[in-house]
Amino acid sequence: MNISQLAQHLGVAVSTVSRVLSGNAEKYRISEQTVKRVQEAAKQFHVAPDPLGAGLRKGRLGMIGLVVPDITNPFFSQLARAIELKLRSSGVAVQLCDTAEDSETELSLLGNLLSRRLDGIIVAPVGEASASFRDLIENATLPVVLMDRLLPGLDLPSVSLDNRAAGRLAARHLLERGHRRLGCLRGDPGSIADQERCDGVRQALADSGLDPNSLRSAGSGYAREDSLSGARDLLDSSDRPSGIITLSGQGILGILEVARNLDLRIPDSLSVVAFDDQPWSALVEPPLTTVTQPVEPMASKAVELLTGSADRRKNATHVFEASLLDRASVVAIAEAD
Amino acid sequence: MNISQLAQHLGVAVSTVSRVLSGNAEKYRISEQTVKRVQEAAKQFHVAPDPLGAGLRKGRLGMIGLVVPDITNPFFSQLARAIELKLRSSGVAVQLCDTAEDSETELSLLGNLLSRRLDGIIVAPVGEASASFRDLIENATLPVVLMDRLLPGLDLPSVSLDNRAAGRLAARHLLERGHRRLGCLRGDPGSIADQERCDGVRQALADSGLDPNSLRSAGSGYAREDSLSGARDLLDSSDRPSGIITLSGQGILGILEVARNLDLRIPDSLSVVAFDDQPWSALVEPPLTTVTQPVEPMASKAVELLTGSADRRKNATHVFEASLLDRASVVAIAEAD
DNA sequence: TTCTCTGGCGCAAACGTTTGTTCTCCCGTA
DNA sequence: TACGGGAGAACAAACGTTTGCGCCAGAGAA
Repeated sequence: MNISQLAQHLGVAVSTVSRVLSGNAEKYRISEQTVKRVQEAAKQFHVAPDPLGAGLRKGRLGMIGLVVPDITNPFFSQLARAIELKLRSSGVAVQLCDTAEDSETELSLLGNLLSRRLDGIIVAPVGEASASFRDLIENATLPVVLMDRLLPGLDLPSVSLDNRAAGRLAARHLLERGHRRLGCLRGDPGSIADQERCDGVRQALADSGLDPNSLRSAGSGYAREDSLSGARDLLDSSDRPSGIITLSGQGILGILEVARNLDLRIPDSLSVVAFDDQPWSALVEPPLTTVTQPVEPMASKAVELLTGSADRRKNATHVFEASLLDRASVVAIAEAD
Repeated sequence: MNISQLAQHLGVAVSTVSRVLSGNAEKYRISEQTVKRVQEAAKQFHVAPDPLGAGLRKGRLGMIGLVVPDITNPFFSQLARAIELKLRSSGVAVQLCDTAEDSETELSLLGNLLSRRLDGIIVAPVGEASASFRDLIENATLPVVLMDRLLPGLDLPSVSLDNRAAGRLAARHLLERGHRRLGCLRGDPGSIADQERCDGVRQALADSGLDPNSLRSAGSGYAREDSLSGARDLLDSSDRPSGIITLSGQGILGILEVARNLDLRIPDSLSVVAFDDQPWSALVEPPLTTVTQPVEPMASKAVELLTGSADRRKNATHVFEASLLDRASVVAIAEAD
């Protein structure tokens, strides 16, 4: 049963039902009596305006697209959850798109989303922005908000972390505890976020009077194998760093596995700072000292930017600050030099 | 630019463009020349049929609803990922709905989804099926597939685990290693899945000639606090079980945290079998012996059931078998009695 | 009585497709 | 010459809303 059938049943015009059900009764001066009659009938027969028809007419569907590289990553699933929750209260649905960290998939997915009549798109890009990606995004006729991994030169509203500061934060934590040989397990060295975090680490080194180029780094990719081979590069060598920073949330898994294989005890033989707090981070042995992002506020800001409740100037980049959870995976060592 | 504008631009009828773009050119005998012309123009101007218009006309939107209790739970996020991937290849999008383990939210969400013109719904229910939930589901005019937690008496296609066998599997693993005092940390004691797993454990006890009622159980809920208080109930007592089974994926977090607080070493002072393998399960100390579900096959079957590529008899319940990953959180103990 | 408001509601167009039906050529055949 | 037929494409209805505008009745004013 749709609203026109309901209208027929009640002997009123479709427009009347529509106005009542969409809450515009007053605006169109529908009498209280009619309003009541329509509402009751609607409840009785479970009638609600079909979003398809409404969307067609109004030009928007009441739905946004959420594009993430990996919904399995706790950071993104938390983000997704918060975003969905926030949007639901405004009657907006969320279409989930998992690009599996693959830029081609991302591209075709985005193309699809843009041709649909969505109200907007929140996208956490895979990494490097190809020319075609840029093209697509820049010519989009619907609002797009970038998340997590920004794209250089793209003037879009976005929320992100102060990645440089986050990298510095992690590095300083190690440096202050006497570590001199630092290593980074990177996620995607092609992505801006990763580069900035790395830069932050280097800057911390420089601030401490050390050579920024002494930073050892490895890893390229978020998959398990990537983390493993990166971790091996870092750990399985004679001049192994004394302190490791994993620049991506997944990285820590590689470090833990390789450290175990090499019989490296954390934190005694190896100090580690992880990225992105996870439910189990505090529960392993040792509890992981972790740089964490304010997920909920970031989600809120993203939907604000999208729905326009925030100021919509171009280049409205909202930067959040990471914080460090000081747990037990970092140990102070005597300065060797 | 939509297809009618494109048609105008090309000097052909809208219908022609529509037929070409939806791949029905042959069926309607459009000349090769016209087909080529339309396709090229469509590519050039980034024109694709608007799903809204198409959906309205065809009566379906090319989208399904996915309702999960908590997308943050790795089990569900893996499921979501697999489902989305599988459906994408058929051009079907996924609308994500996180009920936050709340049945009221679930109900209203489901009401919403059912009134939309979706092609179907995959739902992992929160737990107990209220009367209104039943009502809603049974009168649904679109295909619904149940997942993970079935609902007694609801004759719907569904995929699930052989929960009883899974419980037995876990219990037997402990019993065979000499454990006599078993404990269960339950998820939602109101849900069928949880009850069946528990029953499986009891049955294993009976099979071993032990009193099924000797099973200690605690816990109600998936939130951190729930797991914690349940774990405390179980562990903070004089006749603490020697072997614990966490019946939900989240439960293990509670056990780990409380065990740590109580200075209980796993597995020396406490053996643990966890549910649902997670990326970090093998990387903690000790690596967790875990009962795991075949997530991908379950996801595949769910979309098959929904899209009708599987047989669509009522009551097509597909049951999968859990398997046990034998790692190191269970230790053999001397039989005390 | 006639005119003017105004409260209350219906009319109809428009949104962008899809698809059954119809129309127009043009060619071959009788 | 007339006609049948088939290939190719156009026509138009329908999907379910929303919304600007217009209509009508009754009340108050002139």
